[in-house]
Amino acid sequence: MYANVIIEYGVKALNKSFIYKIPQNLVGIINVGMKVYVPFGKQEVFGFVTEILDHNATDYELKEIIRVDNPELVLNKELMAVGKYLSDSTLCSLITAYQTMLPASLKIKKQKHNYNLYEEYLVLNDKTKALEYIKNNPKRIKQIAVINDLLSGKKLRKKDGSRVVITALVASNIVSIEKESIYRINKNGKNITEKVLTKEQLQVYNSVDLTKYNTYLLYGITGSGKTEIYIKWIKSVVNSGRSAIVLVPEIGLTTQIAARFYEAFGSDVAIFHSSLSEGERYDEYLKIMRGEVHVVVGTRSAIFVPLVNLGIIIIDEEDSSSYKQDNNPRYHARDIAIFRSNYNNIPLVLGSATPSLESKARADKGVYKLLRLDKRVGNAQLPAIHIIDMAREMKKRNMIFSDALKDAIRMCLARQEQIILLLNRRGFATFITCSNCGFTYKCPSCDISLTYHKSTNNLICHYCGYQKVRDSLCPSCHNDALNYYGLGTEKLEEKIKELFPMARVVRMDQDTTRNKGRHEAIINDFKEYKYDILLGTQMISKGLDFPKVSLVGIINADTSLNIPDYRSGEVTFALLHQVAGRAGRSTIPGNVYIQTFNPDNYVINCVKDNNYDLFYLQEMQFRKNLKYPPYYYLVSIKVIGKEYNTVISNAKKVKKYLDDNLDHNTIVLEHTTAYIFKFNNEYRMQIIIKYKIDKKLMATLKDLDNIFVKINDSRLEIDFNPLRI
DNA sequence: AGCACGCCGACT
DNA sequence: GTCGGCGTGCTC
Repeated sequence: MYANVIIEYGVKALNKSFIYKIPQNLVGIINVGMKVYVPFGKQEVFGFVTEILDHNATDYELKEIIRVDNPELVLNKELMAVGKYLSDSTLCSLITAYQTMLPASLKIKKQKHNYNLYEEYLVLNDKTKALEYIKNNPKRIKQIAVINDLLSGKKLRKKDGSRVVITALVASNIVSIEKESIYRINKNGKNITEKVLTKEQLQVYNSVDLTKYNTYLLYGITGSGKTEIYIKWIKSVVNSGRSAIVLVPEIGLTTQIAARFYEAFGSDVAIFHSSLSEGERYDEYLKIMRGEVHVVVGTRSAIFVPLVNLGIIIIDEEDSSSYKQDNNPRYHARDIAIFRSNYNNIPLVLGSATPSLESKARADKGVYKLLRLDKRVGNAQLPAIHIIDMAREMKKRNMIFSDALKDAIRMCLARQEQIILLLNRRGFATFITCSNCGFTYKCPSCDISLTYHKSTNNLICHYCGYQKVRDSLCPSCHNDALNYYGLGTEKLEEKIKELFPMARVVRMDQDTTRNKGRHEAIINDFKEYKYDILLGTQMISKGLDFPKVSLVGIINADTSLNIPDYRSGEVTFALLHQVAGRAGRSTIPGNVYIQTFNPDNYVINCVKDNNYDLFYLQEMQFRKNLKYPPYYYLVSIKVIGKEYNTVISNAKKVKKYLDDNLDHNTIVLEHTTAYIFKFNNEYRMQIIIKYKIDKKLMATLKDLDNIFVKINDSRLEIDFNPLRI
């Protein structure tokens, strides 16, 4: 028997399979999807078996597979197909695709680390021998106590006993140590709670056919109780012996939603999110492979979990950009979900209060089925939203807080209700300039202005993480004339403490949540009313449910609106609408103040009227006029290299190649500087392709990619359906 | 990716 | 003479 094997190195030259002979003793053991160790040239490397062959079709001598690396790890047939799809649709090598699908601890690589966690227990070797031992050694009181405990059926952990006693018993061959595999995360099966669905929720519940493939878009306003419907679907799926995947966005939400799922499904849940340790991740993966759980809740990469017998896939907050991976392979979890749903012939539900334009458009065309939830649960009303023209406030010298927002905060504090303030920019000051010579701090490798962080007294590049200590004098003209401009969350916090000295304030952004568990701690503390005001970046915008919050203030609605990108309107609408939705989620009516320099902008006004449908119509018109998604598909090709001129000339070559080879209806734009045009000392040029249907597209891009391997000094990055151009 | 081979320039 | 720079080609 023979096997096709793909090798661990994710380079283009090795993106093909190699044939090996399966040694006699491994015939029948080696199977597709297994990890093997093989000789390769003068080296020995790891690989995955992609195919079993019954004869050698080549005319040369084949080498033999050395061994199976980890018999427990088998990519099943479905996941092999998923990997192939991932590789084909993002143009990454097959091995990169498979590696992406596995947690780091199970990826193939040289260094070995055993992630299995054990608990060691004492076990009696032989009852009669033990009794005899007691009789013969009456003075060994401690040892006898241990034996008696074991005889009465108690479970004793090695680490709980005295070391001397245990070694003596082991040496006398009376007890031995047994390892039992344990999991790092253990949730015991609590009472399975179920909330009663409203009439509207029940109707949505019944609209999904659990017996076959279909993609549903669940458009439910904030606070309409989507999670409870998810739980009911999953319950039905699990009761029929099948399993479910629930995807949640990267930010913070995971633990809150996971808690609700633990409540509903107890130990039948495994969780996957970025703040798990590698060991925890490994354990959760093992639970799934061993078929011990039926529900997986996790972020983007959880779409690859090896659950068998899938019954439903749910993507919550489907418009979140965290579902798209922003490095190679640039896949979107939604696409993988569609593939897996199709493969298993099961429903996929995409839920959101602000669906992406693509999904909403597909629902309108009938490609997805649209489900709507238009009412908040209970008596909760949508908040009243007030727009504040900051240009007018500036004339009153109100730089950060408008009078109206200040008053609202004061009143809210007096009523002992809670406040959320959004400012989508971290740090203290966003740029530092010398008023004497005009010098501005910029990142030496990315060419963007550095942000001053007061807490660490550092200047930091928000792209590459470059840091430098703050100077007291201008490094250029040596005068004491450095000025700090631009508002960040750090400065906002300081300002609030100044204006409302009695208020208890907590800040949540990347800087305050860096340590494990901080995120949850802040959310829990705020929920328990240990703080009056929660301020932070967009990580406070989604999914959080605080009944006491009656006021939301958006300090500057324009930060994301002004980003020069075709999706900035969509992203801003979603952000503002979602954060507004944090107010008034229970009986207290909510108020939202939006401070902006663009009070007449349609995005801002649609947020004010809580009108997603109107926003959608206007945004679609704009997309249509400018030939953007969902009317056209986009591909972004970046040419990246150290030499500015070579990058430009290579970009021109790429453009020409595409013009020559793509369909005539496809639009290839001239190269432009990428959004981040210099990063880590490399220059980045971008070429955008717009197309509706182009049968030559994939083949052309694949060829282009291969040709470019040979062009020196530049590399290519191809991004299908980029979220930002 | 990693390793060997080979062709060239510059040293004890 | 030979050491080491890197460009090229190959790996079942």
